[in-house]
Amino acid sequence: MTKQRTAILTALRHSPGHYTADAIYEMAKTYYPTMSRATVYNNLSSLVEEGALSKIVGGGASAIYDTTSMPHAHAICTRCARVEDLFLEQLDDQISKKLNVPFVSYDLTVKYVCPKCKYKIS
Amino acid sequence: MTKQRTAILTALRHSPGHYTADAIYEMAKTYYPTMSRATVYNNLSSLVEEGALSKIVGGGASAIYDTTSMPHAHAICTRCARVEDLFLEQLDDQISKKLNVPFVSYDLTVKYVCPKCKYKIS
DNA sequence: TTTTGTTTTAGAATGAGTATAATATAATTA
DNA sequence: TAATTATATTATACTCATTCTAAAACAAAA
Repeated sequence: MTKQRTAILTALRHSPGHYTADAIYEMAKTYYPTMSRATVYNNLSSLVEEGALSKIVGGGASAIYDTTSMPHAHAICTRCARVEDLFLEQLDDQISKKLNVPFVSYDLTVKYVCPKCKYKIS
Repeated sequence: MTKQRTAILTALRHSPGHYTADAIYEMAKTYYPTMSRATVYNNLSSLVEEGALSKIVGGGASAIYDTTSMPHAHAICTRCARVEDLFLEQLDDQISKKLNVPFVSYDLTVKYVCPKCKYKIS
């Protein structure tokens, strides 16, 4: 547990949500200003492996890290790019049944137009 | 309908499956050797928009294009990287119900160890 | 305190994908 | 069919998130 890793965890605990690696880098720098980008990437990878974070790759140019560690899906608005968490209770079972073997993880990203954008007069 | 697009479609119809853009580029070149990579990317984007192909982004460095146009999920083996199609019948309804608004598309990628790899003596 | 192993760091390298602008092709109109 | 217009292709340059590298800093163990 290095000071850099502590800074990353502190930042994420302070403002849970959905962030790109770069956003987390900026947040963590307020706690440890000399932090390097590579360190953020290294630590995020470890945290994902340990199951403390989940990584979403479907939504755009850069991956998004989610502080909600419990398995769940994501809905991304195609207009404002905001991410919503989506808990589909039976999904785990459905996947297991179809596969007939256990699975490691899943990444479900739904594209939609969120209500805010849908009913906004542009 | 250009000759290049025909070449891409011919290649994909000839061997349906899961391919990276680069693999499709190589396949299509056998039908139209002077084809450019950019043309492949352009056409693949159009085909995805038209719903003729689906794009999977979760599985690795490069996106994978799937000739099965019907909405479905994918299981990627973490060892051999092979992709299996996975049809979860109730998933569409579940997502719609949770969202309360219609969705555009979804991308569900499950990571697992496929039976072949699981029972292989390494 | 030396030795050993792990992390961090800055910057370079990678590589998938996109933008560009000129050229070629296809579609439309006359 | 020929002239015009619109669209697609091409080669190349470029972007930019992420990974790699090798040296330096740090931590743990002996």
